[in-house]
Amino acid sequence: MSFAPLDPLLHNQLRLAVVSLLVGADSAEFTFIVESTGATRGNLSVQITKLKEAGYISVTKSFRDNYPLTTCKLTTKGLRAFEKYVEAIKGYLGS
Amino acid sequence: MSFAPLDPLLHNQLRLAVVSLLVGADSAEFTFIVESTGATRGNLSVQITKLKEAGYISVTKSFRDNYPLTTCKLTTKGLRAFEKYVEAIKGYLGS
DNA sequence: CAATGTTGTTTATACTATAAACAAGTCTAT
DNA sequence: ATAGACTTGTTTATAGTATAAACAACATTG
Repeated sequence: MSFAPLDPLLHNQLRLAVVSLLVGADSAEFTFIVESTGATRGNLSVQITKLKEAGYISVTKSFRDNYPLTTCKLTTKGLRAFEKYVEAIKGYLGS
Repeated sequence: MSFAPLDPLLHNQLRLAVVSLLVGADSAEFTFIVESTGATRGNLSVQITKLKEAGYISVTKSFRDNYPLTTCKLTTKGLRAFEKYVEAIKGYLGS
């Protein structure tokens, strides 16, 4: 029963979902994340930017079939932060 | 990999800590919660009120040794919400 | 009775989350 | 070739949230 602080960047439904996806997926496209999470593109764009600025993910912009393609990848820092968050929140969830 | 919605009332560090405490403690005093969580009294007061208004906890005000004594207790509704939250967030935390 | 302490609430403010509005380009059909 | 609809993503306006400082009401202590 410790109540360790919860990384505010990860303690957000959409950002946590994004990172969670990336933990198991190695990389994911913007539209795939929109579909997987049900988020709006606007909201996702904002949260992607925050995760990127924190160094939790890297973002690659390219084109595919002439359309913009944004690809996200978890960084080592992001993975570590996620693992720490998981351990921390477990302390809140009881047995 | 479902990303079920996370009850916004519980998806907050302090409120989650309060409910988590109460799950294992049957009832807890205001000052005990302040000490256990490290929260300020002001913040705790606000969050207690929110949990109470949601029907997640009940709050009893009395006196002990002439001083105000605020005691919190988890309701059935609060317990159910917590259990649901735990299941939901597990979907974000991976294996 | 003045000063300090206890318990909790109100409220001011900064921060955050979210979706609507926008931008920049592409495709389709006429 | 141009209008209109579509795709992909960003900016921004606004409502909502979190937090601690200020406050209130009373008790104790000296």
